[in-house]
Amino acid sequence: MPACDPIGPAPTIRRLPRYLELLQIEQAAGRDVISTTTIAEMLSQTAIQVRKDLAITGVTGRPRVGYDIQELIAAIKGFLGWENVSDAFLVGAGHLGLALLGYEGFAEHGLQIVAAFDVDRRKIGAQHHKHGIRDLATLPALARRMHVHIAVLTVPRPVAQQTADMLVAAGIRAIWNFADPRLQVPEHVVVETVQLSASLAMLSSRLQASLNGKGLHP
Amino acid sequence: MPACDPIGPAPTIRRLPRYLELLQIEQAAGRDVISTTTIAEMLSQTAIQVRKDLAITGVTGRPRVGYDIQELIAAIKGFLGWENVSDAFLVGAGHLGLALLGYEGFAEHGLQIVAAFDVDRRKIGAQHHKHGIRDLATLPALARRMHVHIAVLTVPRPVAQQTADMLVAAGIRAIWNFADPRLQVPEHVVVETVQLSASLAMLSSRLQASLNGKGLHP
DNA sequence: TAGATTGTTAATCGATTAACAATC
DNA sequence: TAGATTGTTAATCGATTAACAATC
Repeated sequence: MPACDPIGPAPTIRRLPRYLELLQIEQAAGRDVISTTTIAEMLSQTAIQVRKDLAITGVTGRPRVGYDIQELIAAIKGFLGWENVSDAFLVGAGHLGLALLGYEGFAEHGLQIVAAFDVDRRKIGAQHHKHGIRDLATLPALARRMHVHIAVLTVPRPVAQQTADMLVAAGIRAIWNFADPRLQVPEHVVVETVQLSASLAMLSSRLQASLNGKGLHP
Repeated sequence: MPACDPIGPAPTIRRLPRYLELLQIEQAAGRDVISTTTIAEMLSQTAIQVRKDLAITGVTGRPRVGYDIQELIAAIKGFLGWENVSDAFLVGAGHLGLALLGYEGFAEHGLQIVAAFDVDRRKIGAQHHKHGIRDLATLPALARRMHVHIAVLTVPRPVAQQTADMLVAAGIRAIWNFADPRLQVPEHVVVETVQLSASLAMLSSRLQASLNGKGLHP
């Protein structure tokens, strides 16, 4: 039995937050329905792709009219599990960790960081963005007490695997991994890895192609 | 004439940094050659994919032996334009911007942030991670003087487009965009967008599938 | 030599795009 | 009604995987 049967194509799932955001803006502007043509135009995509993407939510539109915005918003939130904000732990209070701690926008995306942890005695106890940094050793007990099963992992790479092992042992079921792309976890745990270096590789290679192709000097 | 003729498949380019890192570790360990079988095993991929990926660098291996590590490292760096570190400007000294400013590892990935900018008078002049925050108005002159053509955009979303327009006018040719996925730029400018919400959508949806499928309680 | 490994060519797989009947 | 829009089914495109001859 595989850990996570994908409920839909990854590219589609990755586009859902953009649809959600647009729909919320349109709803706030007082609109009730919207067509895939309109959505596509606003997001610089094709209408066909929008329709295919929205289909995985199960919502059906009405020909000549479009989709009910409220219904779509509810369906996308439901699909992503963003109807209720989930509590999460931040593990690793370095530069990146504290930046994520300070970002208030995650609540819009179903995530609320409720506590931050580190092993560094100099950091433990300090306040950052309304959160006290706690001793990592206290995480397991707190995870069980607060029923938290999501962790944001922003520790240094050399300790990433051992920290992840500890999180899994503490009952964590999902790790948003900024620490190490090689992370290994048991089947029942979900890992989503963010690799900034991959994104940077895309930027660099295309910039180089652009500069070489057209020349830097006018 | 399209702006950036892709030099290779995006998935391949995104995997190159992982190969590069592994190769550098192996080189430091004193190895001279490596086979795709070995690489694949260490990165939990298939050997065939590794071979296909490495092929875009133009390096050829020797049957029964493998690839020359030093040659591969040079070829990947060359392909990505990471042989020499490129100077970059950080635009937007918020939480995320300062975190990126504090991260020392980008030099490994061909990027060096040499100055940081903001429009907020309370931030301008302050020191963060050895960098003074400068007035954004001074960017165009400095970009020309220092020949910088990469910007890391970490401003608030509402001002992202107008800031990008300004960067383009200042001669910036590549934008690493953390600010707004809808950014529009002229053809000769490369944009690479990092969308944390897309990654979060992957995590959430798979966690939900995992919890629903197998049950949270044992 | 024998056998592991490369590199190329073909097959498969999955996502995007196109075509078009159904429908309000 | 006419025509815009949906939703499904087919075609295309691109990446991954497989097969296999070449080679050191």
